[in-house]
Amino acid sequence: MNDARRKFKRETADQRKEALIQATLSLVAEKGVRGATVRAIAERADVTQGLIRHYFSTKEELVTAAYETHMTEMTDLTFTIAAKVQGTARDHLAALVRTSLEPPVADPRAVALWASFLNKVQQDAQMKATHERTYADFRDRLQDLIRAALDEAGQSVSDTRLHHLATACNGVIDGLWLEGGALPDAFAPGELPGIGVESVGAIIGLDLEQRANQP
Amino acid sequence: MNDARRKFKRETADQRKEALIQATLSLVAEKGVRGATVRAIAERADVTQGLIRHYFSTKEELVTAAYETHMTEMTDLTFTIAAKVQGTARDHLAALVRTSLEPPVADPRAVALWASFLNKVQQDAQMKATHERTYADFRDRLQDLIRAALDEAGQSVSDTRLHHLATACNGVIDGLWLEGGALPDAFAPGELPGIGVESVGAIIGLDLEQRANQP
DNA sequence: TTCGTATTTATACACTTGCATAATTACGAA
DNA sequence: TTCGTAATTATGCAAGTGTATAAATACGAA
Repeated sequence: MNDARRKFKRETADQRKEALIQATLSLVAEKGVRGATVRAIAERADVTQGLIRHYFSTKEELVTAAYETHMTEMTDLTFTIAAKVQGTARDHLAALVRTSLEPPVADPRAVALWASFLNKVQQDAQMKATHERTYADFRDRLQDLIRAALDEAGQSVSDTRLHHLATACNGVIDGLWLEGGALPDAFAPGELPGIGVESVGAIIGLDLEQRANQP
Repeated sequence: MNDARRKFKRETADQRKEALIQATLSLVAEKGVRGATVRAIAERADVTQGLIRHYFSTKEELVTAAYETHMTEMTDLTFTIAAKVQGTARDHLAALVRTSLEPPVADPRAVALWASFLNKVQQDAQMKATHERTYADFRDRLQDLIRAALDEAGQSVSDTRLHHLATACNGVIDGLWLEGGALPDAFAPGELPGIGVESVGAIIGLDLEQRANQP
């Protein structure tokens, strides 16, 4: 008769929230937002479903928090990796493009998440704001790198032209990122970053593929 | 007391199936596959839910049929529009790129559908096959146009190189298509086709933006 | 060690979901 | 016109959904 009650451990609020968010992200990537049910999330986080209510007053709130976490992590990851590269401005630009199109940034799971969230992003104001913020962040950074690389090559361009170049390069990078994550088998290893560097270089009129000297 | 039974009209099987499929697609675009419930689909098609069972033995079957219809329509649409252009091989290539990145092909709804279906496409064998077939169709066609344009310009390339160029251009086009549909406000009208033509031209080494003479 | 309380589990509820089945009705064939 | 039957509606059901609330327990403070 002793239907032993489940044992549990008390965690800090941050740890539990993080665990619930990660469980949510993995389920959203697999089955979409509606497929990530409260019960499934609780199970994956190894917790009973009532606990979710204790940390997030609603499923909507959990999903929004998960999206925010994911987007921030992605942006940070990209910039962190790319920032490690030493060299000329041209090298920096090439590195950002490469980083954006290689694992762990370019990754089927990340694209699956992007796709799963798209509906909600288009309808929920808060998620839309998060999306636009991270998008603008990336694009401004890219624009700065393009300007620096062109300066370095002795080329000056108007602000209008620079804006156009950044939009074009950003579109190509994001597009290839999506494409690579959606069809990982359509490209040979390393092919996607190569296409990205080639395309971005062609658009702005610099050869990004030739590396500067490195010791 | 006379809870008048709902009046109805008998339609042909094809008409009803088509109506149900269109209702399904519009709901999937808005709310994802799980959000497109049998009851919501029936309501949008102005029919009671039991009827769906009469034409499709399961919701899965309806969703699969809807996906197939959508993908086929998209491919046909793209090729049909692009094929109307007269001119040189270079013009044909430019037209395909432009068509792919303009309405009605490039369109937020189409991208929303793509995103909503992504999960299922990756998991369901039949949908995966449909996806790969339409993808390969487009890419082969693109490759032929690239070869013709290069021939015309007196340039010959190896098969390996041609394959790489087609992959790169296809990635850029699909990527920009996704990007444009996901962020319709990020680009000025006509900007996206311009970026596409510019990028594809840069990748293959031809200026696609200069039109051949047209009467 | 005891005790208080925030954390966690357990249970329940109202509603939605896909699917099944019985009851009606429109419409072509005779 | 009548009549048969396929098309359509109406109703029901078991499983799954998000959320609410009460009961139990781990663990730091005293």
